[in-house]
Amino acid sequence: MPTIKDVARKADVSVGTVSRVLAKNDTVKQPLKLRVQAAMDELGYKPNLAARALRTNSIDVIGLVVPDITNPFFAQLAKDIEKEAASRSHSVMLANSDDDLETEKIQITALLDRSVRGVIVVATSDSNHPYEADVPIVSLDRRLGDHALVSTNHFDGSGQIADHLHQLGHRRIAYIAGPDTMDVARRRREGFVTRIKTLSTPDDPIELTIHAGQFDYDSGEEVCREILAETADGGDRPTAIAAASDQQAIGVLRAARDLKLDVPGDLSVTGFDDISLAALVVPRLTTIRQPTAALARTVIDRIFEPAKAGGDEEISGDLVMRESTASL
Amino acid sequence: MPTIKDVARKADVSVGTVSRVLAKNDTVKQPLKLRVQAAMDELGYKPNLAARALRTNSIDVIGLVVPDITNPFFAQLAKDIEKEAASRSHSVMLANSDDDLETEKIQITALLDRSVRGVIVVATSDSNHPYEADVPIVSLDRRLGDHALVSTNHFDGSGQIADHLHQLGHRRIAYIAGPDTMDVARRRREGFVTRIKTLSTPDDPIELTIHAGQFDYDSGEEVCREILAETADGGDRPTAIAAASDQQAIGVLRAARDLKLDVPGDLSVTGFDDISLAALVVPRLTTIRQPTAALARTVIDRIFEPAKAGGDEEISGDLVMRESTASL
DNA sequence: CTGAAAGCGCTTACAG
DNA sequence: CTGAAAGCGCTTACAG
Repeated sequence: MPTIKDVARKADVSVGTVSRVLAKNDTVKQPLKLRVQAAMDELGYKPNLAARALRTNSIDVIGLVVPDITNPFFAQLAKDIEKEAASRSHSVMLANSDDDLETEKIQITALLDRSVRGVIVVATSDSNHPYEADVPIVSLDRRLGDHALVSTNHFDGSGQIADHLHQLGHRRIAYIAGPDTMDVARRRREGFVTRIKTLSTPDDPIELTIHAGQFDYDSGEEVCREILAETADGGDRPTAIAAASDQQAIGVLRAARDLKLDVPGDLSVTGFDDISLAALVVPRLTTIRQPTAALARTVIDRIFEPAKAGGDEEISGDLVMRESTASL
Repeated sequence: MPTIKDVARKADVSVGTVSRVLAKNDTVKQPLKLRVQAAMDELGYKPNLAARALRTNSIDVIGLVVPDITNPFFAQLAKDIEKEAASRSHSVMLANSDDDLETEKIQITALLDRSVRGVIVVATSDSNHPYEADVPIVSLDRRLGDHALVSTNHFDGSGQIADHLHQLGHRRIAYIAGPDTMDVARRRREGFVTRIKTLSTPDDPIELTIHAGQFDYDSGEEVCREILAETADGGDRPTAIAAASDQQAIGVLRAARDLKLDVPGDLSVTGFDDISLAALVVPRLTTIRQPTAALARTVIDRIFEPAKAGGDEEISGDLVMRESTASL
């Protein structure tokens, strides 16, 4: 591997000059610059990034820690972040925390030790430990300690779902919430409830029931069965079930099928997230698409310009209307 | 940040000695070693990895490039690789090639420029460009150029499926293949066909038809419709359809449902891969689980001990029997 | 505008 | 077994 020294010798200049053209420092005059570039091309010179890192105390790498990369939402986020980082010629170092606080800590520390440019973390559910570092640490989707959070506007997204169901004529609606310990779950529930309250009038009231659940598939199925069992005899079965996550919604779909309820004929169902599975199930799921590309762009901006960073930032998702909802 | 110099001063030894205890070089005598360790603890010393990298010309990082991290199989692979790397205190740098040859090249080169310890690549479909580097490059799942390949034993896996269907009594079987341009697809098809040929006897013959398709969901649905349309009138409809991928198989499930065929009552269906979706569809899919953890371990071994590496290595998957297959 | 030189924080022959 | 010193390949004040 040729070094900067070889290039300098070949171009008959000092290493400082070579370094300056490398840094796109336009203090180097045209003829010299050309000579240096020719020498670099000829030798196939590539800067040694470790040496540069040692000098500048920073490398063109961004750390990303997620609870579990096999979660489709996090995978999509990782992909968008990698693309965004690449467009600024940075690489990304990936780490899984397995949703474990201790592992998360180890991973973040390891990343920091490598003097990355900054680290993005989707925190474990119960994470609240703040980290100190001389590079930006920003939380994504789920807050880490007291670090600024970039996330989807869950409140607004749920509101969009409420609007959608209301427009379709639904007036008896069940909402399956996520775990109350999670901020995301609370925001989604609050957004839904708030919007429904606004839409409900004495003349045209909406009956809303809230049901506690987990974010996963099985929980959706189970809670749906409970809801339908309670209302099996009467005609007071909800005409729509809004789930706090796509996985729950898919569980609902499954329960409905087992109970011979047609979706959306007998029951409208909505999710949240727009995981890839949402478009594959039968019927395809109406849901809120999380703006992963915008989230990625924003969070990377935070890394590069921490100064401009205000506090938290929420980005609205889009309603994706598919086949699991219909008008009454 | 304290440096090795600070530690040396505090412990009243030379920096060389500190470096030696850091390297777990047991030439340092006990009392000195203890003094040094105490000093490190007290100062909260952490080695500067960039400096180390500059000296040793290698960092504790492994590069991984996949076509698309949102593909659930690659995500699982990435997770297992990250875990395996972490157990050897290495981090992993992730890159997506978007299944694009040019992007793949850029990503691999970028990784190499960072003087990683080695790079693992799941090649783009039509990749055949070999790379030169002074660190190991090994291909995983899909071959890159002429680099050694670690992969699932697709031939054997398909054979297991064939055995399974045969044992259940199926004698009229349709196989939906993947694209013939892909090695994986060919291996799977060959494994299936070979095994069926062995099982088929003049007394107890098996009718096997092969149908060309893509690996994706839509292709499975489409090809299944064709198969069933061709045999709609006669009683010569296959009793089992083996798909070359889970996604295809899920497409098959969907087509079967639309055509009012009960799975597995009227038709047994099998996939390959065991993506997480396979256990979520109705009915849950019988398939071959790819041994991702073993693949990860093997491929990381190759990075660390390239000398021991022979040529390619194939690892067998396991048959996962679920609800989409039944005896006739 | 360019060169000479110091120095980033380590590792590792080389002495002793 | 330990220390003194060179050097990895860069960047960046400091002169001129």
